[in-house]
Amino acid sequence: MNILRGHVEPILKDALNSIGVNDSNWTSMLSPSREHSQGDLSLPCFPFAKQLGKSPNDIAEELSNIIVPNVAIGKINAIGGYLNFKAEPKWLAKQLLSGKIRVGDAFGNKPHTGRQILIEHTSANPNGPFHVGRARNAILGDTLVRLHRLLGNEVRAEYYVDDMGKQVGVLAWALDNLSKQDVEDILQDKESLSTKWSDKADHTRVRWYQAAQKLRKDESKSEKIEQDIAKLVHASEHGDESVLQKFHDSFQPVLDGMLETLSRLGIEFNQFTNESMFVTNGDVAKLTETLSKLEIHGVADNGAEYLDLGARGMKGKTEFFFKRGDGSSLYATRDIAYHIWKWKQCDDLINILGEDHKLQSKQVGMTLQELGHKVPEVLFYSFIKLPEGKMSTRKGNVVFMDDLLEEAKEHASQIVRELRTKYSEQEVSHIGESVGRSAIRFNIIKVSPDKGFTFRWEEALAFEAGSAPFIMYSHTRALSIAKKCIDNGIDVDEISNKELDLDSIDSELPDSLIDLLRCMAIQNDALERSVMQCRPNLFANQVLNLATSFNGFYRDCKIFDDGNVNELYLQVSQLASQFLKTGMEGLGITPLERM
RNA sequence: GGGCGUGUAGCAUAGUUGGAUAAUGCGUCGGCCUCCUAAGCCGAAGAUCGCGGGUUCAAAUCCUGCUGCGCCCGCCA
Repeated sequence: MNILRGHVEPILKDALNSIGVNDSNWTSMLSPSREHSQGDLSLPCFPFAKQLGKSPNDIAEELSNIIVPNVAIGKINAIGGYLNFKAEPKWLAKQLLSGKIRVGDAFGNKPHTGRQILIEHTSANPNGPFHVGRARNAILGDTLVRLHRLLGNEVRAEYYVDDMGKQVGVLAWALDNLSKQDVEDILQDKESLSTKWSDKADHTRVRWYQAAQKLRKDESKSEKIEQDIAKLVHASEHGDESVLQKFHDSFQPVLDGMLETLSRLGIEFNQFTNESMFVTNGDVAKLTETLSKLEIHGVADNGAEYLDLGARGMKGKTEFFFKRGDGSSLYATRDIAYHIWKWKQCDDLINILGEDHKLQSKQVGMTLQELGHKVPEVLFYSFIKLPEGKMSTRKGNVVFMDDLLEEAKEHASQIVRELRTKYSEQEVSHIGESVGRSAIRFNIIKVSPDKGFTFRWEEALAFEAGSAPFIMYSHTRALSIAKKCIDNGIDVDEISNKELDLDSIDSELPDSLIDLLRCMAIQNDALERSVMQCRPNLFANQVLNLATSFNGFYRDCKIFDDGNVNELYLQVSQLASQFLKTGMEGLGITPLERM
């Protein structure tokens, strides 16, 4: 609890000095209390024991006797070698209700930190529909974008489009050379296209891609096809405008389909950058020239060039090739050019990548360093697999995001229909869509990115405690209270803005109200930590805790009772709904009026 | 073989810079709707934090060995 820290540190410093502790190592030891019931900030006194020749218990006890609580500190106690500080509830309430603690707003007016962050995420090759395996990147990336914005950073979300090379080459070749009938004949043993998505180009065109991939494995035909594709790829890598245009026309409808899916998940981009740009504008040529002059540069027998990163401490495979024998560039080379370009446009650079890109990313980072550039921050995530094993389009072992979204919406709508029989079908649909989308996102962000993730339908569609709908539900409860007050002729806005004299309240505040205050007071701490550590799950956890605290408050603190409004409770409830709302925006969960 | 990551109740996970009685959800068992939305709340049972060693006043957390799982080790992307 950082807002309390400022009030504790000065007096703690004096107290420690007076008993003979003069260094300042203790500031990092003062940390959020593990035992919530004991305090908000705690200082373990064990390290002082040897220095002072007293038991940790006695030291904590002594300190608690010396320190005189101030307005912010409610209670000080010494237990088991810990010195605990508890924020004074009414002080906490005043801080929060006076608006001194920024609630945060991901999309509206908020203080700017002035930092420009460029986050590149998703960047999936545009050759087929978005499946759940790819979704972890997009959802983590977009959540990070939102969290940075909530913190006040200026963020550009960027999609790097692979518009050249083999994958698009295959797609372009197939569209040029295969008829619809050819494709269906080739794929006759495969499941046919779901009629539901027959108008979506990512679903339709991927069949051409799959058909071509199958033909390429057929030995009688593959040689000619490989030659044709190689010709296209080669041309694209040398910046051939007409081939690049052909590629563009092939993949753009697919990309549009994928973006439609992403948009449904609440994911949008500020900019799309084509990989080919760095070939056509000469950046790659300049780069390879520079790399060729580096000290750690080497040349293979056939003229291919590499850097020996082993000379800079790289373990394992140390040769990093940036130029082929035929002189053309490689994906990683273009990625380096892309990074140099990106660095000119931001203060911080973050990439979201699958764990399979770790080596590649390390090579790019070390090369950037060798060239005197900064190394980007990278968030790696482990793959999503299905209970049946690895996700594979080839084996038909995939879950398409479009299908998951539909399923989640239908499932949510069904629940609404059962629970709220009076809602119109239009409202049911709106709630279903919002709940489905939010639940899918939350299901993925709440777990740590570096842990493996197994996609299970039951879990994706579980809308109970620990899910997005649970958070959404708490939020609508708060709105529904406010609505009830308004319906009873109470001016909620006026009460919300009123300055209450909390000191005139004689009684203690209820525990669950205090819990809620404490939870709100650490919201920004959690946000900062989540952003700093590049781990959205930390903030997801905070918002979940906030919703739980709100439910406790809701249970114990009656706001509108017997025609009377408890003004403090109403203010707290209104504030909590703001905290919940901005927290949800940060996570990409859609706040609803009612559900 | 080498490199990187990971292993926490039946299942899925959280756990801050090492710090108190390891937290949450699902599932199981038992309660709560004449009371602002029960997608909720309260309670119970359930853990050798993969295994061994080490560092430390203190280890799920740091170091080391072993082991299971994942990813990578292309002049592919």
